[in-house]
Amino acid sequence: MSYKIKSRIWIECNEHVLLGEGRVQLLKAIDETGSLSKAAKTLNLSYKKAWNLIDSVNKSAKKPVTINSTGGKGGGGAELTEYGKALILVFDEINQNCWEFLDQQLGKIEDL
Amino acid sequence: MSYKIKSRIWIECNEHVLLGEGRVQLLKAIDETGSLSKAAKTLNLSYKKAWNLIDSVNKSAKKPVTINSTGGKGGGGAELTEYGKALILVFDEINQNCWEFLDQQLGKIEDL
DNA sequence: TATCGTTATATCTTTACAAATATAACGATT
DNA sequence: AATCGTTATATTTGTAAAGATATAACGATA
Repeated sequence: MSYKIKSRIWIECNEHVLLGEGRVQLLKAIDETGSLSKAAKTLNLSYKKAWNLIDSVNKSAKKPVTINSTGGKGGGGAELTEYGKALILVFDEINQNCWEFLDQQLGKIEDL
Repeated sequence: MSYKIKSRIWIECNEHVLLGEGRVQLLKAIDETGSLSKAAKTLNLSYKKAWNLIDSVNKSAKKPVTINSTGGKGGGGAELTEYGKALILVFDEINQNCWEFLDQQLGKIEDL
């Protein structure tokens, strides 16, 4: 069996984590469901954890990533800003590029 | 303050972790001290944890990474094999290349 | 065969983090 | 003003990882 190089990347701002793979996944689920609680449910994580993540995302980012509304029709909801949508697209792109880059480097290990 | 992209890479073999930053640091300390217990002490981690790490490294690698000797003059010791030395060199090289690659990608986020 | 400092291993304790639970606040709609 | 499903928040409980402690095994040396 041969070696594999794995990686995790994340974006920080002011020493605080803004985006990682888990947060991106959560943002995508919010985009699909229109609600933080539904997004948490589909990802099988507690509402509290999901809320903490989104709170941290919005506190770390330079511009709002989600708009959360409380009360009103349907009880409220959450949706991504245009900035948020752009962020997850770029994150995925960089992450994929990183994987491809690391795959290229794999030979250096197997040839030892 | 501006964004930063951070990363962790690690090498796996058969779904088991072979090398990560912590393990590389430990291997370097073994190389410098000639002993697993001394290496653990300098890195401020318990001997048990250090031993578990090295055990996992050697079980995951295709060829031995350290030679551990018990008993004898000085009580024994641990040293890196040539393969182990080569591995940590290559790991550091790939890791640094990855950082540089990610730094190049940073503009895509800042320009949003 | 007694000594030494190391590797090897088991067991218990503590602690930090995740999970579960409960409840308050919100505001458009009726 | 009563209702609804959501966001927001505090408090408690459970669990797994980390840490501490203890001890066995090892083998060259003297």
